[in-house]
Order: sequence, then structure tokens, then C-alpha cells
Amino acid sequence: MGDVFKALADPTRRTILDELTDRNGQTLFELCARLTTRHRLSSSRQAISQHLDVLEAADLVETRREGRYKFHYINTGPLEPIVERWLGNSDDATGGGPDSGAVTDETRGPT
Amino acid sequence: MGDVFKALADPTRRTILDELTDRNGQTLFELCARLTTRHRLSSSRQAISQHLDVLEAADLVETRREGRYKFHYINTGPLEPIVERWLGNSDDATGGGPDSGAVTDETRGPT
DNA sequence: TTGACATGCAAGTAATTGCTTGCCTAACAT
DNA sequence: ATGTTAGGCAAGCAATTACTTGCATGTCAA
Repeated sequence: MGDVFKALADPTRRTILDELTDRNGQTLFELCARLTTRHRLSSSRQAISQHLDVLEAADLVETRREGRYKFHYINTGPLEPIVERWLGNSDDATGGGPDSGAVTDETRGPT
Repeated sequence: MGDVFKALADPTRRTILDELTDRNGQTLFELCARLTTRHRLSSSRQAISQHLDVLEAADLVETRREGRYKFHYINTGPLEPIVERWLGNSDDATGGGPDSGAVTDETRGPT
């Protein structure tokens, strides 16, 4: 299974998700055209296709074949739990930053 | 400025954030010890240090120096907007998947 | 001051990644 | 059948990345 974080690491793939958010169910050619005109991205067809493979492996994009067309749909399902992993667990994370002197003695002795 | 997505792309860096969520304000040596014992990660001290540099460049980790110790604190601030970028904009994203035949005619003609 | 401890810096290496190039298969129209 | 269109497959290349190795800096205790 593909990694969601690694799929999101590339800015071109994030722009592809932006485009699918704006208009869902685009074909590969339509994505190439709109990425070039609207986002100033000069990526080739094969590059976009490989990016879509990565996004599909990460379950962020689902596809539906119809004749010789292949429509791509964004799937926001894997996006929510990846942030809640570090949110909501520690109240000390946001409140007690490096400026607050609230450091325990256990933290002082690393050994 | 560092990229938040690229910082999250590495599984070791995500485990570091897990560790800081569990106990905030750890030193480099304490992180090395707990990553080895609790997460079965056999990363060297320099490797962890470089990972912390990436996390700090992405503003996901803040540091506070005290003598020869350097304490590391997680910062969950950049985590929230990175997902809301694709959520809440399109209702068609989650509801209308590849199985639904709700495809417009404009989608069918890519040219 | 001397030695031990915590961390920083930088060059080198192996693996991964994003992209290109070239050719191929499948569907539709004439 | 032939040509065109949409997409797929795979090898190769350049850039990035994660990690190691070795040494340097700064802090604290004796």
C-alpha cells in the first residue's frame, strides 16, 4: 500500500488534488491541460500519469474506466486521521512552548 | 522555509512527533534512547539530529536551549490547515465517487 | 585545567524520486 | 481496414534524500 504522506510530499501532486477538488472526475488529458493553463505547470503527460499512480496507490484518488476514458476522483478519506494523530492528545503541545519554564526534573536528566 | 509535507513524508520523523506527543520537551539523547527502546528504531544520533533539523525548518518542532541541553517541543500549528485545503470545499468529493454515474457532459469531452 | 558529556558541522555514499524517452495496447470514427 | 485518440509500460538519467563517518564546539564536574 502506498504512503499517504509521501504522496502528499510533492507539490505537483498537491496541485492535482487542488484541480480535482475544483472539478472532480477529470481525465488525464483534461488534467494536463488545466494544470498547464490554470496552474502554470509544464509537466508532461507521462509525469502526470505517474503522479496519478502514486495518488491512487495512496488511496487519495479513485478511478473509473469508461471506454477509452479514465476519470479520476479525489478521495478525502485518508486525509482526516493523518492530522488527528498528533492533535487532541497533548494539551502541553500548543500551550507550553519553549518559552515556558515548565520543565520537569525528569526532562533535565536524559540518562 | 521548510516544507511541512516533505517533513512529514519520512516515517522516522513521524515517529519523532509521536514521541514528542507522548512526552514533550525531550533532548536529543533522550529521543534517541526512547526511539530505540519504545519504537524499535535503530537510528544513529546524527540521523535523529538531522531529522530534527528538518522538523524545525518546517516549524513542526521548536527548541529551547538550556546549558548544554537542547529541549525539543512539538508545534501542531502547521498541521491543521494542510488538510482543510481539500476538505470542506467540494461535497462531490466524498459523496460522488467513481461508482456514481453523475458525470457531466463537460467531463466527457476533454478537448 | 582536565576530562566527560551533549550537541553541531561537513564531506561522502547508497538509495530513492521525479522526469524523460520510446514504444505499445485499446477504443472510436471514417 | 486505416488513422486517430486516450492511456499504459518500462528503461534510463539527474536531482534529491537519508544515513554514515569523522572531527569540532561548548558546557559542566572534579
